[in-house]
Amino acid sequence: MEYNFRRIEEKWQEQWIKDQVYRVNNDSPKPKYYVLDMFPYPSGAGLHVGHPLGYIASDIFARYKRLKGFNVLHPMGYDAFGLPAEQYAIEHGVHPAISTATNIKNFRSQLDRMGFSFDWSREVNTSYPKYYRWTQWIFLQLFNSYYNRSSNRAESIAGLAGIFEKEGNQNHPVPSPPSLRQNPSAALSALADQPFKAADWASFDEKAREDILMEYRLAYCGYGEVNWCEALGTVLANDEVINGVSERGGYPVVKKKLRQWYLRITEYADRLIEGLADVDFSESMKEMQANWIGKSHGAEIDFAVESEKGGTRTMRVYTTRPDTIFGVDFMVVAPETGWLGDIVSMAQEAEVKEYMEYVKNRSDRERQAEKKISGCFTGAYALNPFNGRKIPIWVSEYVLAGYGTGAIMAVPCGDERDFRFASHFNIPITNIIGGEFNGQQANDTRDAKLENSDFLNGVVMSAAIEIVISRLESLGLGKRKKNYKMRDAAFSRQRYWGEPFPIQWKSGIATPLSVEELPLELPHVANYGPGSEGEGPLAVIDEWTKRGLETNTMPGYAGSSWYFLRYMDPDNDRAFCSRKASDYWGQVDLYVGGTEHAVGHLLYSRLWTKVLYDLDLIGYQEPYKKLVNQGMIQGSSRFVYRLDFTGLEYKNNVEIFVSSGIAKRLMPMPAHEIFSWVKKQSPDFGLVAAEGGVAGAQISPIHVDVNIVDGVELDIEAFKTWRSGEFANAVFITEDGRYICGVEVEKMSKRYFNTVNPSDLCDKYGADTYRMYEMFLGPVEQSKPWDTKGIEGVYRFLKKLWRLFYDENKGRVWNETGATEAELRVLHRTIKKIEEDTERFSFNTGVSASMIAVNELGELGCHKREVLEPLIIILSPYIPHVCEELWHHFGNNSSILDAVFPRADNKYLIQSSKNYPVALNGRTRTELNISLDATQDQVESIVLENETVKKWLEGRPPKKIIYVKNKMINVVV
RNA sequence: GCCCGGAUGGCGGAAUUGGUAGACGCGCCAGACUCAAAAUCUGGUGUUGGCAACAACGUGCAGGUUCGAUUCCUGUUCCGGGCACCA
Repeated sequence: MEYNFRRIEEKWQEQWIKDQVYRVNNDSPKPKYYVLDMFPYPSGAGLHVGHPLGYIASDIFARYKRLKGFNVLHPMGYDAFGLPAEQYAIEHGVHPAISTATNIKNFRSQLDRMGFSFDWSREVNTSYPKYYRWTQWIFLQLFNSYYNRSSNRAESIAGLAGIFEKEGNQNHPVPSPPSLRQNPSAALSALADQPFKAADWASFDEKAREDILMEYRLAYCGYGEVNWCEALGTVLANDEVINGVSERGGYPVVKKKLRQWYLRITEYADRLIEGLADVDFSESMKEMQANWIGKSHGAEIDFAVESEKGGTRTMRVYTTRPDTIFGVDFMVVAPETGWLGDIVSMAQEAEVKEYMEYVKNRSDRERQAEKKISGCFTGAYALNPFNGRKIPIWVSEYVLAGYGTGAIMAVPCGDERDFRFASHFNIPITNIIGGEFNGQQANDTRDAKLENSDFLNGVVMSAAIEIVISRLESLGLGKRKKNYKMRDAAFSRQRYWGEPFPIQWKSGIATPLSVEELPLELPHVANYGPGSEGEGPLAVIDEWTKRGLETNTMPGYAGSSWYFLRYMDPDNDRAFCSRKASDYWGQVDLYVGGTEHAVGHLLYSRLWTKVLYDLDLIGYQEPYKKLVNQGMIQGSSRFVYRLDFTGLEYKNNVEIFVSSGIAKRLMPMPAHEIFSWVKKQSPDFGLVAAEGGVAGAQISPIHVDVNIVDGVELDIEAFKTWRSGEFANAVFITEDGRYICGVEVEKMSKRYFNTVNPSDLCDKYGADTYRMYEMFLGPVEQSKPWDTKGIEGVYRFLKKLWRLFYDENKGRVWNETGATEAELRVLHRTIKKIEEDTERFSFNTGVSASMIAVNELGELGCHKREVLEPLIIILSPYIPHVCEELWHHFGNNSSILDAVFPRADNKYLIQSSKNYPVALNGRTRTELNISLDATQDQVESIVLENETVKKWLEGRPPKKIIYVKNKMINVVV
């Protein structure tokens, strides 16, 4: 009886569905465990071998936990809204819902081949109204809440209106004054600095009150810049913009201000940082999130501005280093600064205008990454608040409007970027740190004693910070300030394929729909193009705009910010998730996904969870208890090398491909030599050089589909039929009859022809082999290139495992004979190793432990049920199909899923002696078998008797003998 | 530019807490079986020198700490991920 994976896998996949073995109850006496994969977007390209890496890891862990006696929730669903489906709709006229459904079907059939233990009865799809109804509902909770800084939690906006009625806003200042200052409404921008009283509130009309409340809501409407492409008449995503022009068509892209929705995530900045202490994420992940939030302490300082236009304007800067105030040699403001026009001098006007033109189509990232220093003087000056020194005000792209106050005080002796700017524009540098500054580069020390610093002379910088802040505060020139790099999250898109906002505009007031009106369904549109001013496709639907409905839609992360909750209670039509269900399942115990979500999805879903917690809708404020990041699987591309000659008289319509080794050899040769070399090859390809010889030769590497390459050897026949016979006339110059391809590691992508479809591998080797091989490649967290070749080794392992039970000729060989001590040692060592490896997500070493066990049992000729039955239980999370099959051969009637993970018995694990490596001066020279309970003296005498040791000592006495029990021995000479 | 990772044989990787570098698998080489091939099995395989015993070198690069460093520290190079509208 041979190992027939096809029969086994088909049979059990059917049986498992029939028996609903993966169905999970919200009610169980067992402890719960929640394993979640990051929400997949069902792309049209389907899955390649890089995608399931995390799913296999989480599936192994879910199955393992079930064997360990847990009630395991392991769901899967689709983050189905998104830009690609909309793009496809624009290009092909297919409704996104239809293309998405097709993609999902394809996706699902690929997943089904791999034997995952997903409870599909809990499947969710963010684009279904029954799902986004609750996304809209949660949005309304955000809309109807504000962050109460006194109680440090989200509370109802109605309550805030009540407070305003009684006491105005003096105890609840406007949360984000910088954004307010940029508000086009003058009345509102005044609010930034001036609190209002109860009487003021009573005097405001409804519109004014609503505008004020909007400044507090957790989901609010404001204005923000987007990438506007006039030629395409649409707003573009960042990755659709390349070097300032659109990816499609190469049209110019400029920034345009549009009305946008935002989530006030900045109010949660501190809690998002604090929460990191309670979750088990990698330190680097926590660091990335903390850096993104970018909390810093410093001061806001007001500088009076002196310009030839007069006026009494001040400019406010944020700095983390107020101690360097006397080293400020120039100021820089962001080009977006609204009041720039008020201060620019006549002489500088043209230059500033030209500079603004240049910055207009520069992205934030380009502006920060730019190595070339650019900027221009405004002709105006700021006055140092302490000594009135005149400081020139410059404008430069390296200062971003969104961070701090959008203006900085530049200290060239202490900041590298400021230093380079000053050097480039010949701005004189004031040295306030004496010998610590060498004039060649800035020094950002905090430990220097200040010089040239008025009342700070002689003070150590770190101490000066406090002195300056308190003086600023007492003089009313500035104040202590904590600042965050993070900005509020833009929460609207000018797109069709997203959740509609449950918002109706009535006389300029955003009014929420009632709960009964949810879901507000996406209307059908005739085409998916944008509105005339870039508002998004919903703006061209009359019935939609007639009702005053919001024409933006929500971004991709709306549905994915709370999906982990919906899986707990997927069919609930009275709540997004019942409190009972969310209390039972609690946090996600294990979350598996890529680091690319570090600061996007993870922060947003942490925010939503905190808000839901504040509003008492769920009982915990961190969604994911433990996070494991899977690495990327890179593609291993294959190349063929086409040899083209220029200056041929006759070509015979052939394309010549030379094997990789030959291509390398030919490349440095002159064209005529290559040509005569080729002519010498047999058969001659019928090339005739023009008079005077060939003019040139070029070797071009061409990506070839990795699926028609065996290792590095090209399947020539398959190549000739590839791409509908594009290379049917190809001829080949091979090496020993083999065409060897070039190899390069690149991103796995269709356009490099290096994608490998998991379904193909399942067909060829079976899902068990495929799953195990993905794990065997290396640590889950690490990125690594894919190489199909190695899968054979795992396939051999499965056949070897099978042969412990069944022999090709003899049939059944497993028996009920009692196991020997040696066999039990193998078993128990393996139980311990696989348990430890699985617990620490070291699946690759778990696989190799399985291989070692099967190799050893094979050598021992062990076919005993006493050993093999526990063995297949511990292997079943990795290779579920074959283990289930063998489990039933042993006469078990229930699924192996419900077996109990065996315990490793210490009796079989202890050793009495060890082969110690004996090193001389740290270099291992020999081995000695010594009892584990030997003392230092005993060891020393044994070691000194040893011939090898004697040889190395050459009669000298050892200086020292280091003996680390159960580790090693080192003789120091 | 900024933030976060990574680098070990021909290849993927192992070495869990500073203690035998290269487990396990691929590939390659040799052998068995076979008319032959595939499959399977057995043995070998870091590099250099040597018949061998053995020796020297060896974990991106340059230093340092230590009896001992792939592991810790400093600097540096290259590669990957993210940088706010891809998801």
